Amino acid sequence: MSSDISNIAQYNFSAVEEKWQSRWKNSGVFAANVKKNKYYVLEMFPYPSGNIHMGHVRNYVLGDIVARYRKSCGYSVLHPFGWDAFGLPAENAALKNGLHPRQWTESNIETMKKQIAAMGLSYDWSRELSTCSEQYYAFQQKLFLLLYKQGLVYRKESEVNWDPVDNCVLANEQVIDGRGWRSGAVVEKKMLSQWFFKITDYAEELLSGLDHLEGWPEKVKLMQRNWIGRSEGCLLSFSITNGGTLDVFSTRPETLFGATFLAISPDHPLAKEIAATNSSVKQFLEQWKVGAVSREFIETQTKEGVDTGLTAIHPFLPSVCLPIYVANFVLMDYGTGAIFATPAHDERDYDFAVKYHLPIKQVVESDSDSLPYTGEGHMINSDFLNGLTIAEAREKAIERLCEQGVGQRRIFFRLKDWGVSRQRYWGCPIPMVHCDTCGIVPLREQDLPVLLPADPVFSGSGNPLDAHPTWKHVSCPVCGKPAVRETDTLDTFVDSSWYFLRYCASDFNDSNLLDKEAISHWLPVDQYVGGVEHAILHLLYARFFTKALADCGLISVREPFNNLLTQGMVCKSTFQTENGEWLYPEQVRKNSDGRYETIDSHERVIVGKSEKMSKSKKNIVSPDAIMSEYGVDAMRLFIVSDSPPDKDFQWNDEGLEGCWRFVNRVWRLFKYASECGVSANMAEHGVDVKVLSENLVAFYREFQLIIKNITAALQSHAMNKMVAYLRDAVNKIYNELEELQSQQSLFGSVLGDLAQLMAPVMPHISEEVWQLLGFDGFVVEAEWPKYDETLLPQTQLIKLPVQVNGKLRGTIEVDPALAEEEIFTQALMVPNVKFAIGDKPIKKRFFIKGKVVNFVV
RNA sequence: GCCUGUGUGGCGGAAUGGUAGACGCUGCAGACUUAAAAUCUGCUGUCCAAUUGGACGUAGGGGUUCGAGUCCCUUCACAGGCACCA
Repeated sequence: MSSDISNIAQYNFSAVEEKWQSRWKNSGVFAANVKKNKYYVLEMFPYPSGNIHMGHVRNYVLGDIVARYRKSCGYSVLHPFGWDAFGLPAENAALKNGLHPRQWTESNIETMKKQIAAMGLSYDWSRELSTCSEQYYAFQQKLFLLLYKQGLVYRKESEVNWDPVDNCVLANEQVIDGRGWRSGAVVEKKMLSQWFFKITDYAEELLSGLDHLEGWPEKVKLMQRNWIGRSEGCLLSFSITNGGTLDVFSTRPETLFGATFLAISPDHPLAKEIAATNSSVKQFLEQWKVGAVSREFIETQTKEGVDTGLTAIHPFLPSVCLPIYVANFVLMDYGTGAIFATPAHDERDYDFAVKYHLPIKQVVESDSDSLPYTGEGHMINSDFLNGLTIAEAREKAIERLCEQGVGQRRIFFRLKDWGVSRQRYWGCPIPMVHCDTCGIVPLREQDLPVLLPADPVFSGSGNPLDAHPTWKHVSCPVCGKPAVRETDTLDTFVDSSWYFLRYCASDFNDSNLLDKEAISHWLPVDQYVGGVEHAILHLLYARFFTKALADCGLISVREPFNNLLTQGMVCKSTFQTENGEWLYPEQVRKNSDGRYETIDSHERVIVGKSEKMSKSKKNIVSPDAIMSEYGVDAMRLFIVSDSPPDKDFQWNDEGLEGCWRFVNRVWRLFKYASECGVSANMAEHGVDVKVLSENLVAFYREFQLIIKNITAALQSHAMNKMVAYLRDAVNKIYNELEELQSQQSLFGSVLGDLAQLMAPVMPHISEEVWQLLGFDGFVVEAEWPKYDETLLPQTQLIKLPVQVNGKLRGTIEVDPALAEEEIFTQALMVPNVKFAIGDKPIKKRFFIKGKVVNFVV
């Protein structure tokens, strides 16, 4: 029979989705097995905030496409999922609703898990983890102690933003205009003893390791390089005129002859020392303390300082004494917190010198007169360095300083140690004890785990762990006397620094959560997918953890993520009233004159540019709503179809409609074919090109090219191109529909390939049509289609553009094996080419094989 | 301020230095239908000829090349990262 393709009933996505999701689940097809040819696909795990959003959808769909494609290619795939479940929002919710953070978190996980399960993602759910589970954080405490033994954990006084009303430490992001985000109190700078990880021990390796991460975007590597901020230079020691020395770091020791003053940070110990006897310095430091709290304040600061009255001796010019200033632009946490200033060749030094009327001495020759000059040149006014280039002079200056015993080569990093203490309840307790007799001591293995008390009280001020009546009181693991627990918990970035190791464990209930053998099998992660907002901190911390745990002997890899795909944001246009109030799309309509207005009050509406979806801007689209209206496959298709994964994605409802139309177009095609009697059996006979019409041969060749293109697009994560080629394939089949009916083995074979090609992005409908035509097993387990290289269009007659003076004048169709001379002859016969050349002589002619013919006249 | 990207139709976006605009959206037309929707089939960068064709065209200006969206220089715009880093 031959039914009418346009009469086929609409695709019933909900029945099909339910069917295949339950079959996948029951068959355990996505369980990861330790076999040769492993492939580890990982998406950054989410914080369980309550609902998944389109950003999650994009992230997980991208990862799922990779996982499913690799599985089809015969890899043994590990594709796990979990929850980054500790964190502040749970505590805020507790404060607001009186819910326990665990209750809030777990109910969010439940909701989100349903949403994620509905997306048909190929996760091995048996490995699901949650960082707030006792099992997970108990093991994290072991890791903490391990790092402690390795000397990578220490305690140090460090400056924090302190909210005096809420009695808590605030992150920089929580300080707004110098005030606490919740209390509104003026935030103070306060010294607090905090736990740190010695990430700086790995600064060099974290930096050099980037060179070998070929599968990472350059952008991310660069951001990490800048963050680590390595600078090579010279540490030199100045003698202070009336005793003592001052250490200064410089990357430009060759400009030392141009130094006209020294400057130290207001936080430098020497500044404090001087303030004791010098009232103007004291006053300056007090001003600095108050002002320095707000980040905005620091950034808009002009350069200010005060003369300490002290001077230091110039290392090369013993008779010259340089004044020492306290200056607000010198940072205590970089280098030594002190500099020598060369105003002629440094902008900051220059500004400062101009303001305080300090001398400016040029030591590098420049073409223009304008100072400061920071370019290349030869040294002047510099005694033994005169005439040398900057690089030569630098070497010589350092050599001389070393000889004099006042200098040494040094490398400084911008990277600071990682402060992990948080004065919060909802995090992993730090397994340490404060004992009056023994000091701060680690808990013993048998004292672990330190579990969070189940009954915290959230008063809105201070740390509930500290305020808890009994929890913190323990006996000292060393002397047994009464002692108190550390009440800080770990930064949640610690939780996410090793979760990818945890997934590897073969027995997920094992008490030894890091299964060394399994880890060495699965790691490194072959493809990591996530938002670019984690390009620096999370990825750096995870790399640090991997290296540190390798040095503890726990694992054998030193880099966790082989390939990294950073996806862009999901954006949508916004609507605002003229006074800036955000509007939902439902509140807005388009007028007959093309302008937008609000539906109820007819106010003028400003259509804003496309911005990242956010609740506050009222431009979010709910994945649930999309899935129930168009089904998962249409949503999955759309979220990867329009933009390359690393670019921002512009949401538009029409595009989604288009994807839904495409899903139905595919459905009709398969349904129609099946009604025409096409089946897998026929496909098995293979395609015999010899019996096909010229037209179908051409079609089949083009189809081979499409398989090739789709495969290449998948491998380079160009999902938008993959979708374009899929559509192209379907269009081409529709074009040949009539003829294909009479060539059922070709038809069946092509449709079988198509079902497989669609499967990574639209898994449900692909399984359904695969089964509909009678193919065996799951499409996700079928071997990825191969294309016939000998049939690619390039090997047959090809179209060749013919240019005259580089301008296209026609095309010829030739056998690519044809001799050059013959091709020129044919090209010259094209009427337009003849016309364009006219009677002018041909000066030169080009034939680029397989590309182009060009005549120059 | 510094660093890094990006800039292509009405829109999202394709194009190993070799036919610019694949694929989709929007729009227009035709077929089917009593009609609409859906579906199927065309067309859809601008301008001129109005069929064959021609001119212009990848943010602006310049250059290299037989040939440039692609490489180089320069200006501009936007985005992201860092932000007194010695």
